[in-house]
This record gives sequence, C-alpha cells and structure tokens, in this order.
Amino acid sequence: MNRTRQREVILQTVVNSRIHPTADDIYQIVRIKMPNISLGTVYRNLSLLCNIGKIRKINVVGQADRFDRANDWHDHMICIKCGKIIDITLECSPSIPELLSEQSGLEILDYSLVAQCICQDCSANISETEILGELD
Amino acid sequence: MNRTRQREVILQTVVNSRIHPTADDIYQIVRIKMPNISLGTVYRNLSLLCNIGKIRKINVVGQADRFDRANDWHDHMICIKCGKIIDITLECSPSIPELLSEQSGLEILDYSLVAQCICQDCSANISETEILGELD
DNA sequence: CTCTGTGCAAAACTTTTGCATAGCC
DNA sequence: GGCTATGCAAAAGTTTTGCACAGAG
Repeated sequence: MNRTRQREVILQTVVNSRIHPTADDIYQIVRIKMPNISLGTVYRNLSLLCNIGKIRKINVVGQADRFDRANDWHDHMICIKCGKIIDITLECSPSIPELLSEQSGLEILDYSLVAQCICQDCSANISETEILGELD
Repeated sequence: MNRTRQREVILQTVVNSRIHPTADDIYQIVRIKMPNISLGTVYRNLSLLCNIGKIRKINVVGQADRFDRANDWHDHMICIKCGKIIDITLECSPSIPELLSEQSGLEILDYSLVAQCICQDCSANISETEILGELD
C-alpha cells in the first residue's frame, strides 16, 4: 500500500472529527485543503482504511454510513430527534463479544451496537414543548 | 390508517420469512401473488410497518437494509463469508438497554446489535480449504 | 364522498467502477 | 519502470417522491 497525501488527509479528517462524518462530509472537508480530490478517492480510501482497521464504519438506519476513529473502542447512541451521535464506552462483564460467543458457539469477529436515544438537549426541548403545549 | 391487501401481504411476507429479506426480496415474493404491486408500495409499507413497530429494519454494513419480524426481540449475527443472518436472543443481565441507560443517563428507546461472525457451515468450509491449501 | 394508498416512472441519493493518467517507491 | 492510487465520469444499487387514479371506510 502506497502512502499518498490523499489517504493521509482523509484519515486525519476522520480521526480528528467529532461529528462522525459521512463520506460526503469528509469529501467536503478535505476539498477545502485539496480541491481536486474526487469523491471516488474518498470512498476508496475510507473503505481501505476500514479494512485495515484504522477507522470504523457506523451504520445508521436510513442514512448514509458514517465513519469514526477506531483507536478506542466505543459504542454509539443516536438521538432520534436531532440525529446527533453520542459515543459511549459500554461497561459490561462479560463483554458483549464474549457473551455472543458463549451463547452462539460461533467465532465473533466484530460487533456494532447502535442505540436510539433522546439526547440531553432534545430532552430539555421536549419538556419545554410539553409545558408550552399545556398553556394552549 | 386504511387496511389494504398490499399492506397485509407485505406484513405477512416479512413475518413468515426466515431469510431476513431485503425490500427487493419482499417485492419479488409478493409479486408472485400480486403481480401488479409496485416497489414503491413495498417501500412505503415497510417504512410504515417499521414506524408502528410491527416489523424491524436491520442495518447491515454495505448492503441493502433487511427486514425482520418484531414480535420477539432478538439480536443478529451476520456471517462475513456467506452473508447469512443468524438470530440470537442474547442473555445479559442487566439488559443492554438498562446498561446503556444507567451509564449514559439518557432515555434509551431502542437498540440494534449486529455482530459479525463465521457461521458453522463456513467455519467447516474454511477448515477444508486450509487443509487443501496445505496439500499444494 | 373524502381521504388514504397504489402503480408507475422519474429522480434523488449513496456507493462502486472503468479507464487514462499521475504519483510513489 | 512497474505497480498502485487518483480524478473524472458513468453506472449501479437502493430508496424516495410526484402525480393521476383506484380503493377503503
């Protein structure tokens, strides 16, 4: 695998991002520094970086896939109101892969846990709306 | 919500299927009984049935979404060799939503756990291949 | 009769791919 | 120089949507 400027910038963009960007988000960000980069290159590199485990793909129901750093393992919660993705390092003993492996008898290579939640901000807004609703 | 023959057949097809079908799978199956049904109708109804909780959408990395019955809760494992989806009712105490809720302090509405595994059949085939490989 | 759902087709969106060229080692 | 990666553009795959008509209540 050759080392290219494009690949490096794409990796850094994902690792430094805190928004769990989609491929297109990454393309837009990288394009600021590197206007001639193509979306195809972004997809090719994201796919490659996933395969070698440098980044992770997060699957979100009904949306484009998102990407995330892979240096520390964590799970994800997505707010159903605003779509924000929140990282959580779920403590569970035995761990989820261990449980899966024990209970299925199969070799577990990876897993993805995405929960739907209501984030703090939206939770606050909902309460507000409810109160306002009562005033009608 | 009106009751239509299309909606009923689509729901039954998902509930009775054991292959965790994609929207297009469902379209192909339903078309046998109902040749004039359109793919748009299938998508519209699947989406609607998901929203009212009658069925569930399973998100698979890099593939079309799949659908599943929702009457009994279970998690999913997908074989990375053959793509087969295996149901598993993961036993975990406290439950995963409880853990998530405790550890995040947020309200958890739903969650999706998809593990990547190697199924029994593929596990057997790999061993075979490895043995054959040694003979070269 | 009214409102919702359907069929059809076009479009939108996401991702992959073929090909000639550029860049890395 | 040889092999890999890129840019561009076209295509493939999945899902959504507008519209006129059909069907449900």
